Amino acid sequence: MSDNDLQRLFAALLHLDLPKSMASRLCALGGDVDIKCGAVAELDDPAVRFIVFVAEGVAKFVGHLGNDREQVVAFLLANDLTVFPRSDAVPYSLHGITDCRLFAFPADAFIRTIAADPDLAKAVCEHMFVAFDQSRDMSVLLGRKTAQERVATFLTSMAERIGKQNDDGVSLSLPISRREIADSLGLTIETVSRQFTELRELGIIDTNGRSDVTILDRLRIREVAALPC
Amino acid sequence: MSDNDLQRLFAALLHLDLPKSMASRLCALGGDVDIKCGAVAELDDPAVRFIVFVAEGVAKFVGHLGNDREQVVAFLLANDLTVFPRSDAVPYSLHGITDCRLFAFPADAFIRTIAADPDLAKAVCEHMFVAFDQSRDMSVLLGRKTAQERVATFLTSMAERIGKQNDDGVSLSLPISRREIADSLGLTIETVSRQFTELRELGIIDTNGRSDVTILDRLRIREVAALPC
DNA sequence: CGCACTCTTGATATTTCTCAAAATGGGTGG
DNA sequence: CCACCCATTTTGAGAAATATCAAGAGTGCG
Repeated sequence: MSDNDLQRLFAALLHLDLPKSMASRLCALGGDVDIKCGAVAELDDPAVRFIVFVAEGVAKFVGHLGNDREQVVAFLLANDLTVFPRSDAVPYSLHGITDCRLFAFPADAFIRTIAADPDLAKAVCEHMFVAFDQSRDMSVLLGRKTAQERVATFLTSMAERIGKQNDDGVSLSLPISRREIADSLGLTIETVSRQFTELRELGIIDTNGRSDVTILDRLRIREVAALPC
Repeated sequence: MSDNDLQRLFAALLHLDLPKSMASRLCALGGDVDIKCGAVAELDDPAVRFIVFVAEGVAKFVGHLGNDREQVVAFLLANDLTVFPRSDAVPYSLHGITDCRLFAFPADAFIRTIAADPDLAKAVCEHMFVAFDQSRDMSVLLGRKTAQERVATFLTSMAERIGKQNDDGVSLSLPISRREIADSLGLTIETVSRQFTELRELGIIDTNGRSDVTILDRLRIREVAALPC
């Protein structure tokens, strides 16, 4: 990883000019992590928490319960910043959904380093707070929403992240499979599939092939998702 | 809030001596929040994220979905530090479970201020990361665990936080009701109650009155909770 | 000591899961 | 460019888990 790479990344992620000196100090800490599609990332030290930046591609954090029970706790898209979970209760791993390029900094050293620049510290924390809030929203979804609400919420949130406005509505090309959707929503693939079908029959979405979805009715999908309108 | 109060709080929470100058700068930002048992906290500005410290008592963050659907996303006990959630997707509120005393700092200004002291920044971030990890663990619980696993996980985690070792095992006096437990585990009070009964019949716990629980078999409750042993 | 509220227990309803099979999509090679 | 093939997705029927509704029991406070 070069200082320039990092400066470009931070500019894209945080809308912030990283001073040269800070860039090189961070580079000294940082680890490039390249993950191939379908592979598991090997973070150097599983006992250390990492701050993860996504430069390219799509990845996921997965918690494991045994008996093939998996829960996706976050999808990471390009220009995301988040914290890789560390817990004595659940083992987590980081998987590439597509080939992807990440930067992982040991949290302790990273925080210590960026503290020298309050603007940078604020921008990084802001992103961590957003990720934290998403996790709380996920708890509400998983604890209290119905299958239909979960799928509608998922589509709404993906539309906000990667959707493109066009004539019919908002179109998105899902980079993730039904299994991964199910694993993130606490459902089975069959239930996810049935909910896609139902949303299509209700005229709220349209689908094309496995991954293309168009949200035809932005208001109604929010309603069905139990989101504030 | 006096500088001394804050210094005492930070010593207890973060095991860290807060310099006088930092204490008074933080005091200038900070808001005492006193919540009566059963009341809802009025945080000044609902559009601002807050860093919350618990000095005394027990509180909860609740996410609201309408139709009386509520999800408790965190219980706050004395000496906890966490981030009050802000989200466009779910409205959250902060409730006193007992009378309690909190300090709430606007996150932006707080981060900016503590950045001046890298040790302090690291300690605060460490606590935020722990809270974040708990939220991720909660997603795994809510997404993939059975009712029995959820209740066993809840009891294990409360035992770690407020349990007292004695001859029979680990005893705890739950400061929270079955309804609140249910609201945090994504279950109904009836299901929670049935799981308490079953754990008692299995000889894993003993109960006394509404709130006293003794964990008789630490290993077996972790097994039943699907926690690593 | 009694009353209000919480908790527990039981019977039934509903949702989602599981298991099984058919359909579809998208990539490959002829 | 088309046909084939494998993996993914969809659909269906039945099973399991938890929710709901309804009583009854207990706790602890005034």
